[in-house]
Amino acid sequence: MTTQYKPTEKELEILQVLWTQGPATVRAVNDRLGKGREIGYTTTLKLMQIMFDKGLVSRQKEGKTHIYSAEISEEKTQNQLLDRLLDTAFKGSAMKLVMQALGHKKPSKEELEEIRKYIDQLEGGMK
Amino acid sequence: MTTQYKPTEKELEILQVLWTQGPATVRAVNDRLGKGREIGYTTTLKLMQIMFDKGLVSRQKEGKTHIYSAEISEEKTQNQLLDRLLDTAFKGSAMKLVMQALGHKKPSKEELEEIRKYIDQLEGGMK
DNA sequence: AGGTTAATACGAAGATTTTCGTAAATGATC
DNA sequence: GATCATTTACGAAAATCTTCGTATTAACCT
Repeated sequence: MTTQYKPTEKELEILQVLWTQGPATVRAVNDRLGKGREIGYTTTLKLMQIMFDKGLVSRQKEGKTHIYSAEISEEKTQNQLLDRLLDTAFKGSAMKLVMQALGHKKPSKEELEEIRKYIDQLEGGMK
Repeated sequence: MTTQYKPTEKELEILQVLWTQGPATVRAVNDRLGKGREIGYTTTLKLMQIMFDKGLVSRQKEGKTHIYSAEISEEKTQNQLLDRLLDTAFKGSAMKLVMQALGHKKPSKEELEEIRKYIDQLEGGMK
């Protein structure tokens, strides 16, 4: 397992778009990003070029434009950021993090039920 | 609820020390930080001065030194970072985050039990 | 009081991340 | 093939974060 690169804030935003939309052009990504605050086209372009150099995304020429695809998986990245948050802010206590997430975000009864099932499953596999 | 300031990486490390040790001098914090890699005293000093300017910590003169205390609570900060992670990486799905944390970090049976109890409690309060 | 030691204040360099302007390249259109 | 619109490439400024060197200040000790 290679030591994975840690995306910056903006890089993560771009990855989000690519994960949800699938492969996309710079133009498409930029449009999607600009929902909150406007951001220059060349800014997004530059970011995506850097991400390409870093191997975070791949790209494929289509006519005169490039189609970019995420090269790191959403789940892996989530896990990595989770680990990071755990280390830096929760002193490694996954339980504390889970409890705070549950308490703070108020999941629905159905969601709680699903989590309960998941816990059952985890316990089942450990006795 | 005030829009809370987002601590940087190093600031968070310093807050960690203050949260676990309680109020401390720059020297003490720096010693504690230097467990992994050495870091210059004046570096830590500068960071803590900046944090003071930002209101992240308070300080009190004791002889010729300053005693610094965390001014933002550990729990609030954790929650804020959690929210942030949720938004930026988990698209707001607290459940997904919880499930990944549980699956990935392999809590003990006792911890799972505790979480289960907590879920019971949450469900109890919502019917 | 003078000298020593340790802390603070200040400024600035270095590193990283984010932003964008300008120029060059590439297709599309007439 | 000249023009136009859009994209890419490149470089560099702006912003933020991290680091530390140097000077100043403050207590302490003979």
